[in-house]
Amino acid sequence: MVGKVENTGMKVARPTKTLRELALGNLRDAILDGVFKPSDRLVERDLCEQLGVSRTIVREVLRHLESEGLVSTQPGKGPIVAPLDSDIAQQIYEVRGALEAMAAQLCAESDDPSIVPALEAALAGIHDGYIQSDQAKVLNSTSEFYRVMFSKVNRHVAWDIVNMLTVRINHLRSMTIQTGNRDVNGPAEMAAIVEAIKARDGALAYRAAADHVVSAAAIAMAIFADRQQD
Amino acid sequence: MVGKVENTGMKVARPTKTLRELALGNLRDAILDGVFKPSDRLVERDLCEQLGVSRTIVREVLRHLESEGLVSTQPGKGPIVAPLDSDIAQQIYEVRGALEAMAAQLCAESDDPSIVPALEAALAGIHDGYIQSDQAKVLNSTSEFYRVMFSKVNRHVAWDIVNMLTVRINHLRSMTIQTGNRDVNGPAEMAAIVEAIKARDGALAYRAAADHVVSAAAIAMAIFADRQQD
DNA sequence: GGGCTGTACTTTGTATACCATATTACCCTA
DNA sequence: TAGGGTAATATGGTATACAAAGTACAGCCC
Repeated sequence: MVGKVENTGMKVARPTKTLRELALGNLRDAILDGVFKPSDRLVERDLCEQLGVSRTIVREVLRHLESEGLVSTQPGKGPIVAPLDSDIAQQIYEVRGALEAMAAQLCAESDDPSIVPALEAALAGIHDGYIQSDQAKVLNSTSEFYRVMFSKVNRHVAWDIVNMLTVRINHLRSMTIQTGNRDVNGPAEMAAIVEAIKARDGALAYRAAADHVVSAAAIAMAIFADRQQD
Repeated sequence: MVGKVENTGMKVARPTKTLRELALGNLRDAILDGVFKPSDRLVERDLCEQLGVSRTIVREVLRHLESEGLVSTQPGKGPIVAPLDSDIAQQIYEVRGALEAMAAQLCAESDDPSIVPALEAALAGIHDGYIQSDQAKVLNSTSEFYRVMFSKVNRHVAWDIVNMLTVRINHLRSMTIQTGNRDVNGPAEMAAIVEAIKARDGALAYRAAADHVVSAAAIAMAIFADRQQD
C-alpha cells in the first residue's frame, strides 16, 4: 500500500462548479427555453443583473456559447441569440446522421451485451414520455438513447459534437416530436436501430440510424416551410 | 428596388477584427507552433504580458480555446494546454473520416464542374510542398483540399467541425507527413478521391476518402506507439 | 538525510469602476 | 415629414482589488 492512496470513499464530493459554469448552464437553458428568442440582443449589463454575476463572467459565458453556435456576435453591435436557418439546420441533421450511423454500426459490431438492454430502457423512456405527453421526457430519453450508443463504444468525441449540434436545433426537436404521428414513427425507427444492433448487423444499423435522422430532418424542413408561409 | 439594398460592392471592408480575435489567433498559433507544450500551464497574467492585452481578453480567449479542445481547465488550478492521448486522436481521425467521406461522396454526386479543377490545384500544391520539402505548404494545401471539398457542396457546418478537430491533431499531422514514403502514398490516396469524384462515383469517393483518413490515422497511432517506448 | 509542516507567495475566480468609441434612439427643426 | 444633430446606450477594452485555492519552500523534527 505504499505510495498508493486507497479509495476510502471519504473524498469530499465538492460541487467544484465555478460560478461561470453555473451561469453558462443558466443562460444556455434560458436560450433553449425561449426566454431569449433568436436574434434577440443579449445585453451584457442586463445579463449581469439577470444572472447575478459580474460582467467578466457574462463575457466568458457569451464567448463559450458563441463557440457552441448558440450565440453570434457582430463586432461593435454585441451578441445576439443566433438565428437558425433551414440550411444550417439541414446541415446539422446531416452531420448528426453521419455520426449516429457510425455509432450505431459500432454498437452492432460490439461484443458488449449491455448495449441492447440500455438502449431498450431509453426507448421505453421515450415511449412513456409520449404516453404521458411529457415532451421533456421524450427529449431527455432520446438524448439518453444516443448517449448510450456513443458511450457504450467509447466515442465521447463524436458524442460531444452531436450534443453540441443538438442544442442548436433543440426547438426544432420539440416541434418535431409533436408532429403528426411522430409518436408512432419515431420510436419505431429507433426500435429498428436496436433490432439491427441486436442482430449484430452493422450495415443495417448504420442505415437504420441514418434513415431515422433523415426522417426527422424532413419533418424539421416541413416546419421551416410552414413558417415561411406566415 | 424599394426596400431592397443592392449589393454595390461599395461597402467599406473594415478589418473589424476585435482585439480578442487577434489575441485568439496569436495564442492558438503559439500553441500549435509548440511555444506552449501539452500540459504546460497557461498563466493568465503571463499571457496578458505576452499578448499585450488585458486579463478580460485573455480569459475570453482561453474560454474559446477550451471549447475548441485545445486548452483544458481544472477548476481552481487554471488552464493548461490540453494533452492529446492516442484514444482521443483516434476518435478525431474517425470523425474526420466520417465527415470527409460524406463530403467526397457529395462532391462526386454534384454537377459542379469546378470541383475537380479546384481539387487538382490543391493536390498540385501538396505535391509542390513535398518537392520543396515545405512542410507548411503541404499542410496548408491539404487543408485547402478539404476546404474545397466541403465548401463546393456548401457544407460549412461540417467543415467547421473538421477544422476544429484538425487543429487538435496538428502536430500529429506534421509528423505524419514526414513519415516513410508518405510523400508518395498520401498524394496518391488523395488523387484516388479526385478520380472517384471525376468518375461521378459517390460510393467510391466515399471509400477513397475514408481509406485515406484510416491510413493517416494508422501512421499517427504508430507515432504514439513509438513515443511510448521512449 | 528524509519526511512533515507551516508560512509566504502565486494564481485563480470574481467583482467593480472607468474610458473611448460605435450604435441607436430621440427630438427638434425646417 | 424628412433630415440632421444630439443625447443615451452598449460595446470593447483596461485597470484594480480581494478572497480563496493552490504551490513552493524553508525549516523543523526525527
